[in-house]
Amino acid sequence: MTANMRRIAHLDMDAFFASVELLRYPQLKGLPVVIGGGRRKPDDALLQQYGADALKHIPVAAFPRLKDYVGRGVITTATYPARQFGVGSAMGMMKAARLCPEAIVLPVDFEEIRRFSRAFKDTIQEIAPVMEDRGVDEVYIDFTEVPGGQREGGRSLARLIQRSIHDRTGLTCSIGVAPNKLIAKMASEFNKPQGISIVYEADLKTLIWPLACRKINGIGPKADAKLQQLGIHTIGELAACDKAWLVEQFGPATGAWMHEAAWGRDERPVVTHSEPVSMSRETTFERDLHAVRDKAELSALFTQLCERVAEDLQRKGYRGRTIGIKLRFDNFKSVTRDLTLEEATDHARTIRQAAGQALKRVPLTRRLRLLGVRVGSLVKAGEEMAAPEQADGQAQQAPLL
DNA sequence: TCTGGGGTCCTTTTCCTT
DNA sequence: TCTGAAGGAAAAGGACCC
Repeated sequence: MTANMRRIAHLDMDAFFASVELLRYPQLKGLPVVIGGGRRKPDDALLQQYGADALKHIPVAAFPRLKDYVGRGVITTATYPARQFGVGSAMGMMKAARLCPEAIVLPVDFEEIRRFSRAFKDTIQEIAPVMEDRGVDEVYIDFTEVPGGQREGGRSLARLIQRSIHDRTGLTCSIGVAPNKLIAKMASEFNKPQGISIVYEADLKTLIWPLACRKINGIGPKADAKLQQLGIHTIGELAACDKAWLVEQFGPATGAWMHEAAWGRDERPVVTHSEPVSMSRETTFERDLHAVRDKAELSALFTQLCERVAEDLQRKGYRGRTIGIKLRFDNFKSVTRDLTLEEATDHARTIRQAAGQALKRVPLTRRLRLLGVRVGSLVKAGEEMAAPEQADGQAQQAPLL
């Protein structure tokens, strides 16, 4: 009996947020719809007017249009018809409105999204238990030891999962199966929507090397721009680079990693459980606020953010020692300040006090567009006794001088 | 015309201590 | 008392992802 070939799948829900909305409003199928904005309550006016059962009979003309949208915000997802206009994720609402003024705008309904997210993940785990959560609409799955996971390189198991998710939720997804997470992630994009792509180690040169470097998960706009400038456009060109030279250009960690990635090498395991490192809350104001003139409003919002982080910590059972703030000014420049407490906390007042200290270290000359509060160095509540030992050791050494 | 919110991870800078 | 090297921890910034 030979050892199983390592087979890792990446599954990505197709236009997740928009698809969930289309289940509720089937009359919008085929129309350009964007999800985002998020400041409005989900369709309160429509619900009142037509009632929950009648949602699918709301006339298309009754839905709000992008051209009428006011306020700050970006688009979370766009349906495929909307994408034809060049509208896409992370695009500002104002820009999108110019590209496709007649697109229908719906706010995100997070509760509904989480419900569907749980449903599709439960479905997967009933079939293949080794699953890594990568956000609301994405997971990695280890097919290696799953019965049938080797058949057709993973295609038949991928088909089963696709069908099961569709039966349970009415939603479609795309799956890539490959020797590792890096390649699987790229493969899941090959045939969107509703695609299955199988990639073997031997396919590296034909299927992966012709792709743009930007397709590697971890090469973002900055790294890509630098690569372009160096005359490197495809993954194949990246693979042809000398590793030592890449290290010179990008530093030891990134340079070496890029070289490995270009050669399709990635040994990272599928991680089924992880502990959170930090929790934060932040908010962008409706209008930019002035530190002095809007002091009362700012202070109230600041306290609210601390309370919400404290609630999150308590609800999830964590405490943290590092308290941080984040400010974004009207020119979009951001700064952070943080400080570390003696003891981990989950109290709003303690957090507010520490965050207030941190805030004092920032000169507030410009107007603010965003304020955030973060708690890091988390420990499970009740397990935070380990930390003081180190602090003690340091403190005792100091007086020797 | 601008550009959300919640995260992780890495690099660089700064500070403290020996 | 000053100086410099070296190493660690904390702080700050930034890239990236969903």
